[in-house]
Amino acid sequence: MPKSTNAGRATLKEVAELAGVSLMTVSRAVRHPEVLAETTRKKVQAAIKKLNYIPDDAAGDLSSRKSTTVAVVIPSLHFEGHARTLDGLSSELRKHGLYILIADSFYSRSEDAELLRRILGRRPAGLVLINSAHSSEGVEVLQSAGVPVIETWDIPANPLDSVVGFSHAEVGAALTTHLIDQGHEYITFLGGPLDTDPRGNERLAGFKRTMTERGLDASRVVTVEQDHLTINAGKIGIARVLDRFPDTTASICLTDRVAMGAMMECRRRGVSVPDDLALTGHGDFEFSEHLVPSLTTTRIDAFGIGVHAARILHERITTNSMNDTERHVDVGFEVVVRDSSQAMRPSTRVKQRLHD
Amino acid sequence: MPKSTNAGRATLKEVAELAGVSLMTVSRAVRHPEVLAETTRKKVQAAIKKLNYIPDDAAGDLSSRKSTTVAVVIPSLHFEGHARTLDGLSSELRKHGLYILIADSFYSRSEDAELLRRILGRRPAGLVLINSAHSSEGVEVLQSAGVPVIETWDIPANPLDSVVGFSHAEVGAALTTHLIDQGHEYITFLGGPLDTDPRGNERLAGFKRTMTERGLDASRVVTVEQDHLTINAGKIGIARVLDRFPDTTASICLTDRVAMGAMMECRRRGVSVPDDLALTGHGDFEFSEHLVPSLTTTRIDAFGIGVHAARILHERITTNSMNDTERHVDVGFEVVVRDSSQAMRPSTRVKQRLHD
DNA sequence: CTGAAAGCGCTTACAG
DNA sequence: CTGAAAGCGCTTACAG
Repeated sequence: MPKSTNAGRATLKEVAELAGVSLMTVSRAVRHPEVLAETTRKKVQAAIKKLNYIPDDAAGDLSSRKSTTVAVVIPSLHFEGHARTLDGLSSELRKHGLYILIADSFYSRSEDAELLRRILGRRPAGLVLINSAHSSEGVEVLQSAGVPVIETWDIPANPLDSVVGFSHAEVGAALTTHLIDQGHEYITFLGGPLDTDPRGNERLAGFKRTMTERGLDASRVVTVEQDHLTINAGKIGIARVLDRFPDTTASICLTDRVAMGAMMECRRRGVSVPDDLALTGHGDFEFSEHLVPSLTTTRIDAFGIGVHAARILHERITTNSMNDTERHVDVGFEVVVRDSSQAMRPSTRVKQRLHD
Repeated sequence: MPKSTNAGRATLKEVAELAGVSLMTVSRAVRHPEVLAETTRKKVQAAIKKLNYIPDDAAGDLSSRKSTTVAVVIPSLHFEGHARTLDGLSSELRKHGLYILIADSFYSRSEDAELLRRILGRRPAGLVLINSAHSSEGVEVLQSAGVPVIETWDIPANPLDSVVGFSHAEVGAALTTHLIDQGHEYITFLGGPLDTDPRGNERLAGFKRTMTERGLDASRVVTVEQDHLTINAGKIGIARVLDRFPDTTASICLTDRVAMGAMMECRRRGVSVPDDLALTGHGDFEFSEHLVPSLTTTRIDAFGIGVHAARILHERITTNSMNDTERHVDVGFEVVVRDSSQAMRPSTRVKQRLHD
């Protein structure tokens, strides 16, 4: 039996033969044992056990024209929030007998349509997108997918279909407001490459909008070219902030990783956080509350995003309706104020500025 | 077309009809276009494009008796090393057109056989286990799975099949040796619940063995009851270490998370690391090198474990042989010495002890 | 309560 | 270079 994946695996037919019943009866013994006569059921179950029979779900799906698989498109698991969403998704989906198929990262934008096609070749019952930036060809593929598509971790301006996320612009605005309320005026935004990160850009937009509304200088922005926003990017970035905007009293870091790097670099340079420089992050990573000083950040219910997405998916798959299920869920976020952004002490530096 | 997952999706047959050829010709156009006459090929490709045809891989698998799916059994993605292994696995498997099916965490040990059976129902070409602790029933299921099984992140005493991992006992021994070589004698091991973590136990065993070999007290062990070894567990744990073994000059923490918690708690208490207390972790998390002081730890090539496992799997699937492929790979680890365990200064405390 | 027929979407192996 | 037949492992829908 070379090449056969089914090597050694018992089939419905073999069980039926051993038990001396028809295929249908075995099928029923597996799925609706209660409809069988007890004697029959026992006979069949014994055969199943003896042969170690495990039904082939893919064959079942094909035959019954349904799908027990959900595809998750995720760029990488480098970000712990995304991993937690996957956990949430998985823990909820398994209740409904749905499996998760991973369609990982797009290395290049141009590849994404091809990868989406490949994953659709598995006939998933639905698609969950963790990162929703797609080429126009990718969008086309998704739109003609014929199955529910759920975008997460964002509230896109033009949703493809269902959405479970939060507003990144609001995140940027909320952190900025918090810092301004703490008495800061010279706030610098520390981010990554603007062209490849729509969500980071949204947070930046929230920062700019708020600064402008409050009559402050919204142009204080520093970026680090690294694609992955690592802790190291934060170290480099904060050095640049201190260099280009030495009067900065608070810096909004794109993520907690970046903020941690910034904090460590500050320590090395003898810049005191938050007295000399207040810092905020985004994402509430596990380490954030444990840093000294603990990090002010925004908390997202990452696991909940997964659970929510799973529920919407299940609802839409079973009812197969485009009806008024809550198809757009804003899970919101929470600003977690910690020591890294405590109210400034009334130092001379600040006072001077207030009278500039 | 209610309930049909295939809603709207074109099928081989429809393409064939539109193109005016047989099913086989369409099948060839998809898989071996080069064997077709150019006119035919173009005609078919036009039809494929027009109908937006995407072949159903599951049907193809069924028909050709092969599998393009690999199941990954992973407890949760809470540990970044495991997530990186998944990334490595995925990036390598996709080269061979293999998809990853996630079989997540066993909530209870008793469930594991059932979950393994369920995942085998998808007829995966192979199984990758990230966490290899299984009930005896689970082991039975795996042994009769009929497909390659790869255990990772460990070198079990009784491997089920293939293995890609490293020795946790050696990790424990290496860190202990390092600390002893730095002049430490009063070393305390800080770990988690011993009964649910075989790997942690192995590291502990390595610690004990080494301490004993060097004529030191191997009984200095403190545990925290938490199941998940969080940063917080480290905080609690180090307090306990300081309380129960106040003469400790170095502590081996089960993971980098635990070590980070320990470090933060030390800072809070005014215990200087490494001067008053040296600290080591395990896993080389992203934050570890950025802590102040930077954390001594062991580095594992997590991504590489995934790549390796994928290669073995692919090799075994395609050759379908149990031959002398390297079926047991020890990827080793590296002790990364950083500031948290620098050589002790010749303080009086130590000298006194040396003459105890 | 149980079964024989037809078919899910595709591929293998064989013809021509 | 192209096609008709049989079948992968299962389920649906219909009989009895």
